[in-house]
Amino acid sequence: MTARSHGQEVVPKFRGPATTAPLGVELSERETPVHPDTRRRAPAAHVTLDAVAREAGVSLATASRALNGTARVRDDLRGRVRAAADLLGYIPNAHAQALASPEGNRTVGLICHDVGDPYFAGIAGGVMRAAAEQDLLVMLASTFREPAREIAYVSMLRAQRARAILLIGSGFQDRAWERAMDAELEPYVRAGGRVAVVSRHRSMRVDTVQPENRAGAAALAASLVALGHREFAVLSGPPELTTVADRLAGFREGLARAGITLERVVRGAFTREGGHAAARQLLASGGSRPTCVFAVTDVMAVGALAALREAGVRVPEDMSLAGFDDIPVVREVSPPLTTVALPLTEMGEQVIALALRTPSGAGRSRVLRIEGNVVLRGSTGAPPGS
Amino acid sequence: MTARSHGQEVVPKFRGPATTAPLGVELSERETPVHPDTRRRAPAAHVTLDAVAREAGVSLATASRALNGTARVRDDLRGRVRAAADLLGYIPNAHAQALASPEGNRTVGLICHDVGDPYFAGIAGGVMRAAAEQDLLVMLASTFREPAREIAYVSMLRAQRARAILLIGSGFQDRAWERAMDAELEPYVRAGGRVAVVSRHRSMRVDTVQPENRAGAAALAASLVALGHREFAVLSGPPELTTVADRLAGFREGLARAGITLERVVRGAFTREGGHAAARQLLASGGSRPTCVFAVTDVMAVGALAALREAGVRVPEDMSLAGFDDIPVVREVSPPLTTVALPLTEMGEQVIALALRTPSGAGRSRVLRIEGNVVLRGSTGAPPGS
DNA sequence: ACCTTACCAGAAAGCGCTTTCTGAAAGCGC
DNA sequence: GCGCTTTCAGAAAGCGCTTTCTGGTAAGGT
Repeated sequence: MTARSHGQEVVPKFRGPATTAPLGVELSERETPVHPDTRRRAPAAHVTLDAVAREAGVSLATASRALNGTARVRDDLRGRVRAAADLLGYIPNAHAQALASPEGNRTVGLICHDVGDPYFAGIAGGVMRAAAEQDLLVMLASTFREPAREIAYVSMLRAQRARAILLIGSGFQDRAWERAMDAELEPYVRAGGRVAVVSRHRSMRVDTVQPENRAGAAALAASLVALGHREFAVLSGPPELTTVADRLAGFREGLARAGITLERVVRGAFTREGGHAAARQLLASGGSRPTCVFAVTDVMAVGALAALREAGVRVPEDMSLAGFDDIPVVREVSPPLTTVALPLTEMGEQVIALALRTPSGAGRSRVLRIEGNVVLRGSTGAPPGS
Repeated sequence: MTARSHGQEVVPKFRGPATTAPLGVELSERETPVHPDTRRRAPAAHVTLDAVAREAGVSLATASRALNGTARVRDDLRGRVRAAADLLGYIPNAHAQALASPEGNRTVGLICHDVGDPYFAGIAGGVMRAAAEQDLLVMLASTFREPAREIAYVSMLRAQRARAILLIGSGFQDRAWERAMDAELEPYVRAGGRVAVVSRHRSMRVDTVQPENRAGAAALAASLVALGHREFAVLSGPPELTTVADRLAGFREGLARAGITLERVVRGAFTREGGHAAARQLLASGGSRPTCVFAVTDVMAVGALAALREAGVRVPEDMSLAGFDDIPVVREVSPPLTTVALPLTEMGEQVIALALRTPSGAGRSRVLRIEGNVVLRGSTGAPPGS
């Protein structure tokens, strides 16, 4: 046997070309030396509580009580059990515990569209931090914006008997999917499951962390008007999402208070590229050019900023640009983007706190309204001709 | 009872002030109407397979086989079982399944420092996508860079009997913690557990996805030299991390090939702020100013770019700046950053694939080397006086 | 000294499922 | 038509743990 051979092979499947150039990948093998003093015991599949009890010379029940502190156990016995447990390297089987105990397990489920999106990453960070403090494990599910996957995940999380299911982000355009989701969630909630959502208007009443999209956008509009702008355009997302609808409506409202009508709304996907494309479309369309553009999310605004730069439009000299959310990247671009700041981390902490407080089905659900703050940065200024 | 009251109260605890300004938060309640046609059955704690079997008039065993397709079941019986299952809204108990079946459960554990960091988010995205394809649930653990938490998570994931444990990112400076980690991991691996890591040099031999930090940094150095630079500085991270050490060594190596000695190395934390502080420190220190700066990660480079701008240093006219990793934000800043691109998503996909292939303890571990590509962007140019 | 009370260890009954094992019924060749 | 294999449903044995329930022993009251 050529066990020592340092075989090398090119990895067979490598999905998709690299972002910028083909990249080499190389696979090599190496032997695993067995650490001498770790060879204490035969590596039985898993050390069970039974083995620990036997080693300590006590009963299964006593071992369980000693390890969990569920009931008084004589000190010497407890000592023996503890010693046996770490001699054997005992790790309890969470599945068995979950099955045997009415307490269930210590996990929560978090469903979002894409962990890669900074908006979700921010909220997820808050959830993770809060979960860590309570010794909860988070099962993360990325739907990649496919409704079917979202529903599948709810049912997987139900199967896992997660303590709570958290949904982050706007629902889907398709009402049919929303209905299917409700059908999936409803029995869960009725059976005592906890559900909480961020920014999602649902037919089912569940605990909600709801950014004040409308008020935030209205306040932003007011600030923009105060800078002297009169001609606006909005880079909008899928109009069926309440987040989009609310921000758009709020912006309109804010303008209306100043007697201004919103001239143009361009629709785009909810991504950087969507914002980029929408901005290009706006520039390509004829008519008088707006002096100020509001993109309904920062992610879109970042794309729009790139598009404006590519088109030679200076921000804010030729055109002002504002977003919504205050994701970290907006401070790094130049000019930094004016936006409506949402406390993403706190929202994450709040949504899990909300979910864990009491069962969702307890007759009433809570709505935690989060106010956004207009943050004026370099991307907005006085309109060109002033 | 004033069940209809729309009680409002300010949420009691709200950790930390908002990022930019105090924000109002408002809590309100609302009643949950019971949807009429969903009231089919009493919401027993959970529908069990036993109930399904009884409803279908078959035995437990048959119900199990019918639902899982583990063995042939007469068509009519299978039909009855399926019908009963979704009439009752049966969801299998994953814990019971995991306990009863040698297959174990369908979850993997992913441990990283911080989901909020774009580098991790990128890799995590790849892991999530691959996991989704295989119907695996990912248990995400953020250590927030606390070694104790990392070890605690390994043991939680062991308890959950995760199919694999994935560790992303460099290990800790403190050798004692590394040893503790190994002690935690070792019995797991010996018991057939699968472990794979990204970018982590460990005493224990586990499957590894290893970016070619050294070669990448050397190639970057060569490109920079080719632009005409002769005086360099490096914004480095904690030197105990192999990632840092390798990139630094590689960069030195690349320079050495051109007969250039690295003038200055400034150490900073592995964050945006670390990069910012390191850049300030570099500017503050006397002596001749380097014409080109390499930050060992893009996150640090982004911070450095901000610091340079604040100090009135033009990039790349006065000073060139380059990073490593190619996280999304480096394309959005201006000028966009030159960097060594790593295929983060693919790395995530590969690490989970590696872990799932065969048990880690099978005598040999594999190392998948990932080559980075130098991507020249606007942040680098010819040195000032040329 | 006798009986009650308190304390605590062990036996055993599940938790909800998978999977052998057993056996009944049906299909086949002779 | 008889024994053979084949097909497939049901009984039952766990998986590893928690948690009653039971019972033995020591302490306290009279």
